[in-house]
Amino acid sequence: MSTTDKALSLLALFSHVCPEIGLTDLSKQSGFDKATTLRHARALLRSGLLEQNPDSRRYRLGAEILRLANLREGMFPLRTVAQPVVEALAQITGETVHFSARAGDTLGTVIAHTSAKTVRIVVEPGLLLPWHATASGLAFLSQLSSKEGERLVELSVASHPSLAQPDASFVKDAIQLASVRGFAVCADRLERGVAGVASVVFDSSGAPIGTLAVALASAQFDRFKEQSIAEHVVEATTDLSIKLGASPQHTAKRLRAGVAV
Amino acid sequence: MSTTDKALSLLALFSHVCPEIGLTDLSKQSGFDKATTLRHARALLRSGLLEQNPDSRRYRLGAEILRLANLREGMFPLRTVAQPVVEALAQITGETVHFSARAGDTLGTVIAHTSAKTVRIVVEPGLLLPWHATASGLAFLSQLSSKEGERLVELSVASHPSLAQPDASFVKDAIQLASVRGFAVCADRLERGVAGVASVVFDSSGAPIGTLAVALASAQFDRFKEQSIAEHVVEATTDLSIKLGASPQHTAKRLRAGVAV
DNA sequence: TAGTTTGGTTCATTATATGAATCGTGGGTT
DNA sequence: AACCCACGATTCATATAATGAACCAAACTA
Repeated sequence: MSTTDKALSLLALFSHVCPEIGLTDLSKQSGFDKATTLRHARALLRSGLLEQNPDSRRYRLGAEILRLANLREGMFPLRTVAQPVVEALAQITGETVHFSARAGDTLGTVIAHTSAKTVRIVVEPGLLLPWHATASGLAFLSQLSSKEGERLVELSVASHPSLAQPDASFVKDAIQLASVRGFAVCADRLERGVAGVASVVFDSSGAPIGTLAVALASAQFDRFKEQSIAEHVVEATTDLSIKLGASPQHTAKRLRAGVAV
Repeated sequence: MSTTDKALSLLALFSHVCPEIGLTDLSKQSGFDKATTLRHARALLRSGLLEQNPDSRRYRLGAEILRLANLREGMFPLRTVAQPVVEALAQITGETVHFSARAGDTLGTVIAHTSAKTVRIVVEPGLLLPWHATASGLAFLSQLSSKEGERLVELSVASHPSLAQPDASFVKDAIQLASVRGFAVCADRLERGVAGVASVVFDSSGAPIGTLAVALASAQFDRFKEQSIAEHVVEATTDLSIKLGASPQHTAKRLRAGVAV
């Protein structure tokens, strides 16, 4: 693990429940020495990736991130293109829909549209999804080599110690099923009571870049609903992939068996 | 300069004219050895801040940036709040308007709204603004200690070797004038033919966080226009600062003399 | 006012970053 | 089709930077 990796790992500590973190907490949560943490934080401060609340001196994500996001969106308008697709899928299914993208060794939610139902699943944008315990993660894994998939699952299991360890075969079976059906299903794993259906989005070079997922209360989830939601999810991912420049044939081939299994 | 600083400095090489960069170019532009550059790039790859075009193997800004941007926007909705203010200012003035935020030692454009005029100034979001050669930079400097201002100007001059060096007194005088008037004006510095009028935005703790600026063709710029645009810019920055939670009195005091000088 | 927590600093120790030389390969040219 | 060149990527001895236990000052708490 390089020095830069350590410094950048501080960024992963911020979340919607923890948007501002002091030096001591930063040090405790990251496991680094306080002096080391300070130096890392200062490097991130200099680059603008973090900034410091002038009152509390606590750290928060910096404005440079917004600039970089604009820059990226200008050249590769992932957000802009995915937003309407997410909304359309939310409209059709009436459930919470989120679009997540792979970033390095993690899968992070980029867009989330919460349903208006009484029992609603709230997905905060910016949420990191474990590879082995979400429909999105499992769907994505089905498009990777088993070697890389195993590496990611290992990382994911290690960084989510609170989750029940998956049976040796669960992940393998889920991936196998997903690669046959073109979508993955996952219920009561990351959180009890939540079920998800997800399928993979490809970019213009045919590489998997993210997932579209529908999340709903598992109490309201059954085989009939699975069937109908999966159809819409697969359709939406195909649509989004094509809008991102992927070839329709390729996308169809990757998600080949469709929902008719 | 720490290792992390070096690695993160690679991010600053990306721009709207250069959205994808290969290893060799990355190495040349950063001045690091190719092997070193590769290791830095790989660290950024692991964190998701960069990603690699699977076809060309060139590097581009990664999807993690979008996730972090959402996270930040959720806790401190700078973009969301500033967007309508930028648009209102663009509407009133009929000129190009941009909102830029300080990030570490740089000033970067977060939102840009291009005018619909025949002679239009196009500001790309993500553009880095030199402190010493833009209205935004000079306005912001007028709210910093002279020690910090000098440090930033030095950095800025060093990283924009193509710009004409400012006279010893130009920056000092411009800052002095800006601190009296509450807005800064800068014409034909960063680019010949472009004039700008900018004023500073404050956050809820009273610290300066960015600037609103109007950019127009310097050929269409005169003292009368300066007066009318400055009034609108100052009004817009006050409005935005208050929407961000700044106290009206404080903001007014900081921009005290208003436009009536 | 005494105690406790927080952000921040120091310096000897140790681990990591660095870059010249090198390799393999895919794209472009003749 | 054969060539070359430029590019991405790797190696390993060397040099440089990261590390953390102890320490300090200031702000908050009781």
